[in-house]
Amino acid sequence: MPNVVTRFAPSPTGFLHIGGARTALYNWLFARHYGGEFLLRIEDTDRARSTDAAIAAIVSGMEWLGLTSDGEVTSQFEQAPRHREVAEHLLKTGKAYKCYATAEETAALRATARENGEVFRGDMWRDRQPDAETAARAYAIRLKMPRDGETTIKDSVQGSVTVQNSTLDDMILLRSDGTPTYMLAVVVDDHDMGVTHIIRGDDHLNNAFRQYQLFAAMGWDVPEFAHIPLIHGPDGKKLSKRHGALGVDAYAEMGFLPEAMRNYLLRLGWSHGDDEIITTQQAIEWFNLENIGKGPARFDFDKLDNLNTHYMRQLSAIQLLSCVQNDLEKRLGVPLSEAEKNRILAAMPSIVDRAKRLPDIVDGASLFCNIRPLTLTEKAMKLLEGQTAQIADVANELAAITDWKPDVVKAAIMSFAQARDLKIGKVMQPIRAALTGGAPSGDLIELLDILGQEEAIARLKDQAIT
RNA sequence: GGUCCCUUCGUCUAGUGGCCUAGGACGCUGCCCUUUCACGGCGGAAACACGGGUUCGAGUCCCGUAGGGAUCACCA
Repeated sequence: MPNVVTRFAPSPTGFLHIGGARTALYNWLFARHYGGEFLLRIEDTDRARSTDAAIAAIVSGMEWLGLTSDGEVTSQFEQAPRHREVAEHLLKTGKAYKCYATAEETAALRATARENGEVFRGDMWRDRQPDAETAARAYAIRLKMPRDGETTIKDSVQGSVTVQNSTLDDMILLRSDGTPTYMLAVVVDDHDMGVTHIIRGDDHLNNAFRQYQLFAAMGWDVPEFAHIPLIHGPDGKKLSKRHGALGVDAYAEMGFLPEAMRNYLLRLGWSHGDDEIITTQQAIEWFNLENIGKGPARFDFDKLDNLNTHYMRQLSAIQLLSCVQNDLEKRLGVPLSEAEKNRILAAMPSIVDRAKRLPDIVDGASLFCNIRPLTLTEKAMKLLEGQTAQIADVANELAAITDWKPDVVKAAIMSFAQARDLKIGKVMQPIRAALTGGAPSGDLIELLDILGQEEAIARLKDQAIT
């Protein structure tokens, strides 16, 4: 396939939501697969609703996901003169015409058309000449849609879809204030930017027919379309702001790794046989439009969590620490000491083993910081009930150790239990409770070892006193 | 309401007329491992929306029904 060009064209009216992120990912993957270009165009023709904050959120969201665009980020608004030029050209060649209808007039006609179950085509000025008075009024420019025949678009996802031309309206190209509409702008920009494949949300499928006719009116090649189904919420309802639609930044904050998000989004609505864990390299190699599902898919946090645990375990202790260091220090209120860092690094394998999201790692790592006195969970309190004397004895026993090594510590605890004829669990559980306060943790001997003699005994004594 | 699209376990999906007694993954669940919590290992329950065709044979093709979705702006 020769020079593939794809684009992601969000309107900057809010954050980069999950559906947009997936659309961007698919465009990016498709372009990378063919060694083509992936462009980012901001559709900011609606001046009232577009904000710089939204643009920044979109760009940073894509950055987080690792979806780098080629070339400059373009603004659709800045192309307005060119859009106008195309509208004027269409007017000159008779492919478009001036419409003098007022907003009220149009709305009324639309309402009655719908009441009667008829198609509203907005064509009240299609074959009418204005008198001198109306000719002086502001006018919009509408495309003269073909009335006969049908339009078929060959969609890579939806297949071949046909619509009767009689159901297409004479859409407005240029508003009466002279600004271009989205319908005009997308088509002109996609053509000017050399876009070969338009991969976008299903919600644009109906627009595709109208845009097709605009391409045709200009005599331009029509790009290939691929309309991907929308993502729904866990309840099957459309993902809207009321329904818990979140920006990708929110997922970052929840502690998901971008690679997990990418893998999840990729598999949500696309498949490659039974493959679940797919590296970005493989994704680029395997991605195609044919294997995109046609039905809307539901968002599922459990599966995202599962992928996230997988990708977290792929990271080294050092990488994981750097992922959580900021949050951890924020919680502690002080920077991490070298000793604390080393303890966390040593404990990381067992910390990541019981973590689903980054905050779980913060929890696990904080155990290895100087956080005395610990606050106990209810369960830990129960385990320590009436054990203060025993804990004190254990603390003394351990304090006597001169060579703090796992084997030695273990032997000390074993003999402590034996001497008192206690089951090993009866000794270890209270110790664990005193050391962790009840937080999930791994092997107890390892915990003692990493904590170090001083800190471990201090924590035990904290519980022995009360 | 008009137009268009979709329909396999709870969820994401494999499946392109015989390999399907429908496979995988997440979740759920039983057992094992075990000093907590996890991890891990081995099992289990769980789906072709419904009704008609076509065919020797249908999850796979056709029609209808039901359900879901998208869209119908001088928004994008």
